[in-house]
Amino acid sequence: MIITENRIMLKKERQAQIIKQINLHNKVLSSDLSLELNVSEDTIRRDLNELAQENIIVKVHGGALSKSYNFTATQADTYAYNEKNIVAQKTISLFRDGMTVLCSGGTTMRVIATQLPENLNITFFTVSPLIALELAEHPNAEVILLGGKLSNSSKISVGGEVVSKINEIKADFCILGINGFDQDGISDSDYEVVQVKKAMMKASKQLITPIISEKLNSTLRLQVCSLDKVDYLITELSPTHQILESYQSKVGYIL
Amino acid sequence: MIITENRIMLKKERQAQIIKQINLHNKVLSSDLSLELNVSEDTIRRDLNELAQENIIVKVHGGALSKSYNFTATQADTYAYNEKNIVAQKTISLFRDGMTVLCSGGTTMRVIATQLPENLNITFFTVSPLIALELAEHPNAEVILLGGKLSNSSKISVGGEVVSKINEIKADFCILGINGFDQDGISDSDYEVVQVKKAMMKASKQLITPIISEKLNSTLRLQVCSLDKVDYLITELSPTHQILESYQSKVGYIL
DNA sequence: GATGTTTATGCCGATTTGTGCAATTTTTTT
DNA sequence: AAAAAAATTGCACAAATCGGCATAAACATC
Repeated sequence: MIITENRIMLKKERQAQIIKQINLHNKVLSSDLSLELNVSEDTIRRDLNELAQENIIVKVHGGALSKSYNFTATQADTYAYNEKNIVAQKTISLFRDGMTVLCSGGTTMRVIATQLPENLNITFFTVSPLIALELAEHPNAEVILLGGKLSNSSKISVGGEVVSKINEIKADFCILGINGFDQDGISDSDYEVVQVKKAMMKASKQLITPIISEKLNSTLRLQVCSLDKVDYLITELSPTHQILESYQSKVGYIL
Repeated sequence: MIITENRIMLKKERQAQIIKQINLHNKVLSSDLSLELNVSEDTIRRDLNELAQENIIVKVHGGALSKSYNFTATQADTYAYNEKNIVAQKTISLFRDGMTVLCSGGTTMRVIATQLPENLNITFFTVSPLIALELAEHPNAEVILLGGKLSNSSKISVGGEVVSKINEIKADFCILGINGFDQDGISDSDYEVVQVKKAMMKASKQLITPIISEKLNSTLRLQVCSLDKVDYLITELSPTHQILESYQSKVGYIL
């Protein structure tokens, strides 16, 4: 590849180049990009991580793949399946007949949906078409899908319509799929998704955040809420585990 | 142009290749893969173990087998895929940039969604979460999901909310997944689904009914509309085919 | 314009991951 | 039971990643 003799390349510009390469070849190696774009592999790796965080590409060891290499998507579904399964079981233990639950998307939520016991009689509101479909398999669950513009990155309904619809709901639990979680609270990378999550929290009596420990202590650009809004922090670890210690006093309960 | 000849293959990429091979032949030998992908048999074996762990394939002595249900199958699996593919292509030929299309669910609609050319710039409204997800893969398609109670049988949004939401829309095309179709028109078996379909028709300038010929001349309990409401009847057959003759004078166009 | 803060980048050492090789054990075939 | 093939295990080595740190440019504030 012949490089256009740019002395200075802006970060955004470089990332655009990367995306172009990925769309073209379906894959890129960090080493190649480093050479082509005249920056260190570290920088490339940081770029790839950012793009992956924004759901634009899929980062793998040594480079990145285009998302349409959709094999990785299915794989991500099962990624850390055991951990997510434990989280799901703990979450389900909070459910009671007759409850109303408002939930977002995410793979952990998906595991919850599939693990849901048949006899449970719950009304679910969700902004995620995928979760809605999973839940619809359950004979005793009533599923209400909250519609709106579908966010390309997160695959959930976003926009004013959804938010105002959510405001009409009064749910027992809000279950949020978490992307960023640290001492400062819950964070996310997409503005519209944040608006929806905020509305969901407000519409619910209690907030449940199921999350695998691996994702703890990660921060994204936009804040969703602070820790004191979290009623249940659910991980696959024992509640007394050392990693969770710093959260003990800040959230309602740890399961 | 200088091609970066890919002598280096990413792990995930290789595993994707393996999956492709398995889906193609239903089985693979470690030795073959080793040769084909230029890595040691050890590596192949490790790959196969990982994929088996993730429940994507079944590992056996000497190689691996496909699981009966794998994701690529979800697509080609669709009953009468070839016929539906032809129907999909014909339907897509009606689409133009800037159009607004209102669509229901069904496997034929799903094939349309996956076949949609990338450059097409269309706004889709849909009551089907599954179709919404498929369409969301398209970079240039805006997808608006119409929410509501999820019908257990048909997996589309139903109920008063959806209907009144649909009434606010003005679309160019309405594409209906068809269950019953005969000389008396379109019919269906679920009352709530019929309400939604009626609203969808009313909200659109033109009605398209993509349907494989096999389903022609079938009747269900509830009538959705008569044939004169149908603007385009699209089947996999030639428009002049004998089976379609009796519909010639009753619908707008036959494609 | 001086000063502090944020952002982008590169560098380095410690760690993890991916791969191949060889020795050993298990399974299959004969 | 012997031989062949495949799988497992442990190890070594290289590549990739992570985390911290340093630097410099860009930006903000006084």
